[in-house]
Amino acid sequence: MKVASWNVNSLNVRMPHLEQWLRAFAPDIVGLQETKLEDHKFPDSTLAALGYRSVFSGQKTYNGVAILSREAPRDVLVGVPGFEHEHRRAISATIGDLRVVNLYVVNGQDVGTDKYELKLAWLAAVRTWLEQEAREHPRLVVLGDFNIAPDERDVHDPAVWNETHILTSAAERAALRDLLALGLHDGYRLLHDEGGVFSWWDYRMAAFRRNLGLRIDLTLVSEALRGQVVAAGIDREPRTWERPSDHAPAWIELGA
DNA sequence: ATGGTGGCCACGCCA
Repeated sequence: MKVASWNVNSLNVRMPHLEQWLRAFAPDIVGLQETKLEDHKFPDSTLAALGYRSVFSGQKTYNGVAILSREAPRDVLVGVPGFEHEHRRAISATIGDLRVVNLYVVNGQDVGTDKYELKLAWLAAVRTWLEQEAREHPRLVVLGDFNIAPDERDVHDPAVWNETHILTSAAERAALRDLLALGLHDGYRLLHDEGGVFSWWDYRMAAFRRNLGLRIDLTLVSEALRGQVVAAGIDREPRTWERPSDHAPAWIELGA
C-alpha cells in the first residue's frame, strides 16, 4: 500500500504530470495540495477513468486540497474544526482501515509577518484537532505540504535556513514537534537518516539542478502504523519533466 | 542585500 503527498502547484497545469505519475508510480492513496481549482472544475471523472476516487476542497487561484484513492473514501471532513476561514487547506477521509489527513500548511511568508502568525495559529488549531482524531483513529496518516523542514538534514544550507528563517524557525519546528508529540512519526525518517534528500526546490536560480532544496513534504504515521512502514522516499522524477511543479511527490509504503 | 521563476489573471498576490 503506497501513500503519497504531492503539492502540484495548479492541478489545471499539472494534470498531464499527475496522470503520467499515477500510471508510473501506482500509488494507492495520494494527498494533493495547491490544486487551485474550484470544486466544480475538479477533474474527478478523468481520475475515475484512471482508477481513482477523489474527494476535494478547492478555491480559485490559491490553496486547494484533494485525496485520491483506489478504495472509496468514507467520513470525509473538510477544513480544520475550530479554525474557520476561507483558505481550503485540509481534507480528511477514511480509506480502508486508514484515517488520512491531508494538510496544506500555511507558508508564512516571513518570520514576524501576519501570515507567519496565521501559520502558528493554524498549526495550533490543527494540533488540538488531531489530538481527537488520533484518539478516534489509531491507524492515522497525516500527510501534506507542511512548509516546515524538520531539522538541518532537511535543508541544503543550514546557515541560511536557521532558527530565524521562514520554514525552519524555532516556533515552526516547535509546532511540528507538538504534532509529533501526539504519537506521530515522520515516515521517511523511520527508514532514512541521511540529509540532502529534498521534496521542494525553488523555481529560481536553477535550484533543482543544484539540489538547493528543502524536505517540507511529509507523511506522518501513528504509533500503530510505525512498524508497517516498509519503504519511504521522494520521487524526483516528475520534477525533471517539462513545466514541473516545484514539489516532488513524497511517499511511504505500508506493509502488512 | 537583492532578485531571481512560476501560477493566476490581467495587476499584484502568493509561494
